[in-house]
Amino acid sequence: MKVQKVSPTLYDVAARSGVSTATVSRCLNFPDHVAEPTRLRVMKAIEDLGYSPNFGAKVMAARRTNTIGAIIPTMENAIFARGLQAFQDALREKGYTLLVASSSYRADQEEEMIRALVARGADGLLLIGHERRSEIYDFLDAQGVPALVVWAHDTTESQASVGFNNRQAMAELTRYAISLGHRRLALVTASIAANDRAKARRLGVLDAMAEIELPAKDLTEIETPYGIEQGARAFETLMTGSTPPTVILCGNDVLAVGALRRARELGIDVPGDVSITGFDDIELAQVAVPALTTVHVPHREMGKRAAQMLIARLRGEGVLHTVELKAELKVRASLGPPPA
Amino acid sequence: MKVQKVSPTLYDVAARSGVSTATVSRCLNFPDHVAEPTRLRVMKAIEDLGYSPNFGAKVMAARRTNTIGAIIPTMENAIFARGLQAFQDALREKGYTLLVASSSYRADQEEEMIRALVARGADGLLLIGHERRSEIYDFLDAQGVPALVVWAHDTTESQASVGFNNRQAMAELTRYAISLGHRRLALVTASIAANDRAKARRLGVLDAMAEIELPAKDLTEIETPYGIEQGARAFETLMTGSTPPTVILCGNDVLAVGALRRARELGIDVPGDVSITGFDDIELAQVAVPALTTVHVPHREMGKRAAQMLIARLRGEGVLHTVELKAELKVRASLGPPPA
DNA sequence: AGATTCGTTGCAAGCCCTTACATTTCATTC
DNA sequence: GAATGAAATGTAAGGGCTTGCAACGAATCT
Repeated sequence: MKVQKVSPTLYDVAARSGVSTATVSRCLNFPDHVAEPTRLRVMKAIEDLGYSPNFGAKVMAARRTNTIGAIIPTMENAIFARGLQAFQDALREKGYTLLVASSSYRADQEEEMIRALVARGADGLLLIGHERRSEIYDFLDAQGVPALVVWAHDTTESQASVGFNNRQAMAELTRYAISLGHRRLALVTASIAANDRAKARRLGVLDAMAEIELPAKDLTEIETPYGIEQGARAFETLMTGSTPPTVILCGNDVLAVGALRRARELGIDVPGDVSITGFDDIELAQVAVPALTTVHVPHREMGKRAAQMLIARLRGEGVLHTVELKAELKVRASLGPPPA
Repeated sequence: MKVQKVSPTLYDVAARSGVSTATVSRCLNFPDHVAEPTRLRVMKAIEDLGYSPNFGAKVMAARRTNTIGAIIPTMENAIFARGLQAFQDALREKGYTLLVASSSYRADQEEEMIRALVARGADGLLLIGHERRSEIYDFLDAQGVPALVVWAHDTTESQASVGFNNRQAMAELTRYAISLGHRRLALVTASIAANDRAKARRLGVLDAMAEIELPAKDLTEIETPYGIEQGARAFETLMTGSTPPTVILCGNDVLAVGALRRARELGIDVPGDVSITGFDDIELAQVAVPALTTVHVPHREMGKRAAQMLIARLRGEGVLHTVELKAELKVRASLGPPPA
């Protein structure tokens, strides 16, 4: 007959080591508040019993989970992975655990995941971009869950963020393309709705065009869902139009890589016949042929800083504030002067 | 003066709607066990109060978290992302939440993360590959946490798994290369230690060679850490040796893409001068130039099946058993006959 | 010597749900 | 109209940990 296995509790440990449960708890959470010999005795008992604290009880008593949630638009590609990995590493160091969920670039799903993570006791949240219904922020506020926005920097937003200026970076890239002589520009962007990064990048293009008084209507725009294939289709549509552009600015590297691929398939030379640029500087960008001109996003730095700030806030050692990082132009082979 | 905000509890809801806490709890967990009018009244109270259940208390009382943990070697690239996304989608549907951690391909970190996830109350675990210390399995067993292995299929292992036969798939790929006339083979593999997939793939190569009585020592092998740059270096080393191979079999797509890149940089034609193959069939493989011949891993199917089985097990509606999926050869441009 | 401080440790009150079991309600049936 | 049983609801016992406060002895100060 098998004996029903019951995990040992704090009481068991306390009994075995001849101290109170309070002392055992302190051994685990504030080792330096306990005298050395006592601690050793308790640790021995913990070891002997194979004790491991009950998560639920701990959460309930401490009113915190040491868990931080992050909701990213997608796990399917590396755009968010690197930043998230850095975020997680920094969290782990401080004893926090990261819980990741993805929203598939859908606002409704994002809301659902935010609520789900809060319901699971996330002490804090990491969100991508500012744009979401204000009710969500109210909800987080009411629940007392601090949220930090990354991947965007916008001083007009009240939500604290660690990010870079998407608009400015895209303007810089566009300006550079213009300086090479390009005048017929096209933009292939991910869906603008509920994506303030995409929106900002688009405005950046227009900013740069305005500087040389190119009217906004001279910009051919295609809005498309996320994906390599979508980028390829957008490229084809643009190049088979009546007045194909000389440079195609893509809202992100994934779309750009799709465009590059279709260019090759169609025998269109890049950058000889048309230039293509991306945004993000994920691994794909360097591996692509030709190497992709893009904007380097400081993923790791962003993840690390976000973790530090969020933890400081949770520990009451600081507040969330907005930090701007620099996104840097990476000029590679895919961008050249327009064809003569 | 600001009033200290305290979240409403089940008692508040019960009081406001004139029922007991038990009824409120049932409204939330078993709606159909409660009479319609009562339920409506309770729901209204929940709404009015902005009540949301306390995670810790819930976990403690119910003795489960509805959370499943997954430990993957890395988040930095898409190899595991797609499968994980499918896994998560299937879990969400059934009301489970996924908690992801990464081990950086290190056994010690993996152990740490396994313990961390169990400590956080993961009801079940998803692990990549079979290889780990038996103490870990004992630990999981003692804690009563079921674990399912994916990305591998090995009937000699006792741990249940949903995966494919890495060895056989690699043998098939190698066999195909051999049938094209290749005799000078090279293998670029990720670190073999603590990676049974890499190990199995290597054996697959040897299997195919043995079939035509090519001695194992005729296989040039390079073991390297994970990464595009590492793949590139390995390629260079191989091709600058005294007898360069005619085909380079890479243990995964990332290494292969690195090799492709260096080939281009060195002006070596693929597959004219040398053929290159990968394994996994991630997005990179299709985008690479030339498109990469590889083995397609059924990521989505794997994630979905794993979720179903694990949930059935947790609900006591089934047990974990081993399922084999098919990994399929994807012949693309990077593999051709050896140079004349 | 008495007062004060400080480092340790113990006491015990929560924390907020779930659920086995008990009770009440109500529609049916005889 | 009583007996029956199912459905709806209530009662209350945990569940395992944290932490404010108190107690205590030892060390330090006056």
